[in-house]
Amino acid sequence: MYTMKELTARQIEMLDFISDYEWRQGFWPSIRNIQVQFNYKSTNAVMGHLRALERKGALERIPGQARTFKINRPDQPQAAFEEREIPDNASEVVEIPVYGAIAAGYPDRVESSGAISKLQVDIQNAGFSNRKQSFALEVRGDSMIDAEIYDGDRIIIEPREARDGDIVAALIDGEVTLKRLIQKAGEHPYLKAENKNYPELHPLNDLEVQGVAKAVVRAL
Amino acid sequence: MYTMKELTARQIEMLDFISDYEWRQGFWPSIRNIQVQFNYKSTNAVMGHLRALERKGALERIPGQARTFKINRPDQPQAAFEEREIPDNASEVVEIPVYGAIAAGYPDRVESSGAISKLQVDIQNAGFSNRKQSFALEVRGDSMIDAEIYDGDRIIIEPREARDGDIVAALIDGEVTLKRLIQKAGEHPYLKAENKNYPELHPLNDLEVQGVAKAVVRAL
DNA sequence: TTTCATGGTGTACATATGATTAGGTGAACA
DNA sequence: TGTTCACCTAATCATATGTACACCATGAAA
Repeated sequence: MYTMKELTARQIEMLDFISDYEWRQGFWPSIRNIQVQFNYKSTNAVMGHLRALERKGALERIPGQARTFKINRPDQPQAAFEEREIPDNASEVVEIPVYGAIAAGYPDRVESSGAISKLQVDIQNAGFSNRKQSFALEVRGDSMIDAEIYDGDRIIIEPREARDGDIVAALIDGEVTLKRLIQKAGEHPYLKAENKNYPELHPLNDLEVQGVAKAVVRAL
Repeated sequence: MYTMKELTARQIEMLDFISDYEWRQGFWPSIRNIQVQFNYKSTNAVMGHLRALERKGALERIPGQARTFKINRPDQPQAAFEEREIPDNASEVVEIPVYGAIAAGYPDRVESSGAISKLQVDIQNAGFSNRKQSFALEVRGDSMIDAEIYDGDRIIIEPREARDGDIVAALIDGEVTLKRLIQKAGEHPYLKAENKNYPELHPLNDLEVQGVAKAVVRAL
């Protein structure tokens, strides 16, 4: 599953076991847990592979601290889903905190407005930089229905730079809204609803993108 | 956020810190990590609260093992989203492995068919029972478009008993498919597509529900 | 009053766990 | 042939970490 070709088969096997262990148990394995799994007679066999994996950037740990792993996945192993061999222990993990609601209709104050910005600061300050710090917001309103985003859906936002055409959570003149970003070269960027009954939103002053919508989640 | 009213304010605070720490850091805190957070002069202050939280069923741990927490959330704290005060450190975590593809058209063999059942066995055997063992499957076909489930969407499946009207991943006569389950009292259950161009599916022999679809995820 | 749960401080202990050093084997390679 | 490297055994060490015991204070319940 890890196509990092610089890793050896054994290293991949160990990396898989570690993340699989975390998935099954909810916490990371100890060195000796790994040792047992691979029937090693010495913990040093594990240490060697862990050092190699760290050197190659496949994982990080906190020196001296127990069970403090951090897996670095080669950014979106989901590519070419059909072409990829689906392994027995495939496990692609998503972790999303739900923070509040965002208006997909006309711009409106976020519910519990203080929370969002505050949480995003927390996210920036969060210990590890590599952890995907996406979060979810509940959608209010119908201005995105042509993009099949409905009232009550939850959108997963990844805080990052937006490109033209991205659906973004944006602060426009101090109000938070979910819209498609139109950012043509040499022109002022603006926001566009995916519903012809809504007009384009041209910012009077600020247009601050909080993050890019990556996915919609709708409960059944 | 935790409405377990039997917990004291301090215990809730600690529970929140623990899960928030796991969210931010990617691994669980040690007793002394918690001690520092609360400015305790003794680790035993933490131990007391942890004991209380364990006794009340709010969390579990592995005795003697470092950083091995397991939070027991009071099943769906998401109820009454509007009425609930959204706290500063709200964080509702979902973890979903993606296993393979399922046909939403006519019943077809699952891609990499061995994997699904095998993985589900693995899931059953997984260490902790309380961990939400949901998984995701990619949808193929258009038989559920009236339920707004499109080709390429991913559905989150929770392995559990299905009720009438649930959208389920089911084995019907040995083939896996995604359909709505119709199970009227006294009648044979069958599967119904959400697209009038598809007929109802009445099982000849087996109808085994693998899990209930809880949500749709669509990448943007 | 007594009892009990809550919420602590302080000290000490046992061990789970990460880390180190020394050495061994076999395959690849120039 | 010697060198390197992935891979492993063995024994040991240092400490991070869970746990226990003694003790104190407060407030609610029996």
